[in-house]
Amino acid sequence: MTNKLNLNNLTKSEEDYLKALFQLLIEDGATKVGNNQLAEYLKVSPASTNNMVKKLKTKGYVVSEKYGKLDLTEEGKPIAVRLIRKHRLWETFLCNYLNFTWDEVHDVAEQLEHIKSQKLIDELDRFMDFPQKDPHGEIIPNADGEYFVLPKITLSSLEEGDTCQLVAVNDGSVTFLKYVSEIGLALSSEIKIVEIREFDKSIRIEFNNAIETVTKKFADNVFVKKLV
Amino acid sequence: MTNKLNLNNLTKSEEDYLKALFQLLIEDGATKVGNNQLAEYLKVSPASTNNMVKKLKTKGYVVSEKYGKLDLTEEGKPIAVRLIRKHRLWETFLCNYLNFTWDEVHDVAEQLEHIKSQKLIDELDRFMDFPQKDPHGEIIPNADGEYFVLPKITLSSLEEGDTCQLVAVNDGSVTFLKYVSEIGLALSSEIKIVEIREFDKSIRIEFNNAIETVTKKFADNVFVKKLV
DNA sequence: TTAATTTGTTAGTCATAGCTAACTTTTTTA
DNA sequence: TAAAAAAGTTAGCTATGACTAACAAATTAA
Repeated sequence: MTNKLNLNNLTKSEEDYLKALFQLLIEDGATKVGNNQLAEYLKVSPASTNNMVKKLKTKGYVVSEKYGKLDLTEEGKPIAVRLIRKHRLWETFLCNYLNFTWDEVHDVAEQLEHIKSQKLIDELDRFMDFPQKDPHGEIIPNADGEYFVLPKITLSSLEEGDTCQLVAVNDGSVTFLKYVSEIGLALSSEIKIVEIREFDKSIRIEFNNAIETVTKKFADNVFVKKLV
Repeated sequence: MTNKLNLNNLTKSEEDYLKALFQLLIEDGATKVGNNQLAEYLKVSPASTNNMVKKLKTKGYVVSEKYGKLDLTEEGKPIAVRLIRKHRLWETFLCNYLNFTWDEVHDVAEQLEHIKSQKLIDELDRFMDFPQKDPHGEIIPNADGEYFVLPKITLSSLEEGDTCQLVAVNDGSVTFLKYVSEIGLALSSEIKIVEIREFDKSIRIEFNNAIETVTKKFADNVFVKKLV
């Protein structure tokens, strides 16, 4: 059983595609992921995606049948998980040690996650005393590549009268993250659903002894744990 | 006086060439730097260098006449200095916080210096409380881009009986750095020139109450401050 | 079940940045 | 100072990874 030493001779682009596919497959809970979907996610043309998928297939990281859906192989998955681990460790470092705010970390972490050095990431992990979650509340995969997905209950899925605790937010958009912190929400904030307006599905929520109205779109990007 | 905001829209390669040219021009004290010299330094072909130099000239960072020597413009220099600043700050971070040794930092810092984020480097500097020197003893350019070159007196330039203090080492080679630390030399080590052997210019030096013989090649890469 | 729409694929182009081989200019040295 | 060597340049090739335009297959809707 020659556990092949991962040389990680992948380009930045190849890494980006593998990570994106993983996130669509696993994180967003999609049952099937197609070429165009991946293209849209990465904001490149379907032709570019098709090209790269072809390459990743010959390298043994991706499988798909012609005109069929995409999947990661057992070799492809750990590469994606390691990238997510690196991304989240860097985000944690930036927030906790370098005074970055929620909305500032993502772009820099996107660059830092491609730095190739096993020692760098192991030592960074140790330096921060092995954090479990990143600043957005997402679980950081450990050095063994174990990956846990938080059950993603969105704020929008709750009903009037429910109470919940904020466990994570979608980190894709800077304007969203700014908005979240500006209204005073933070990880672990306790939120009560006061009212859901039938007309436009907007939600009146109570937290920090104040009431705020948010849209359904907003609530779709806020992940919570329901309190009993 | 519109101090043009530096967008730093340069590729990794462009940055590498500018930094390399700067180091040949300023640090190694070369009066003239030619195309092939730059190529050799960067370990690429003269044709590649010629090509890139052409590009950097149209961008206004490099000047040269056809078949003439290369020079950096006033726009090109600060870009190189900023890269050196980033490189040295990262090296310092890796050594002082992440348990990296002298010889391990260089390759990772080469990657990290290309991360584009002004805030990242400013905050890293602040986090480490504005260090003045990197782990190899080289002065770190400050945020204003002020660049001081240590007067580079090599160990090989001294004479028998002279005493000196190690202030810096050439960080280009891993085997050299390993060698330096293995024999027990470190920054600020006090070294006495016991004897210079005429035959092969090898030098017997005394430090830490022990005597060691080193070659001229070794002594060429050790920078010292002469003690009176 | 055919037609329209969406999704996926292919071919061909572009920019970056490397390379070799051939050539020109400059510098060195005999 | 003329020949040899070194340094610099150009042309043309390669790979990566974008792109558009045209086309094929699969899916959805009429």
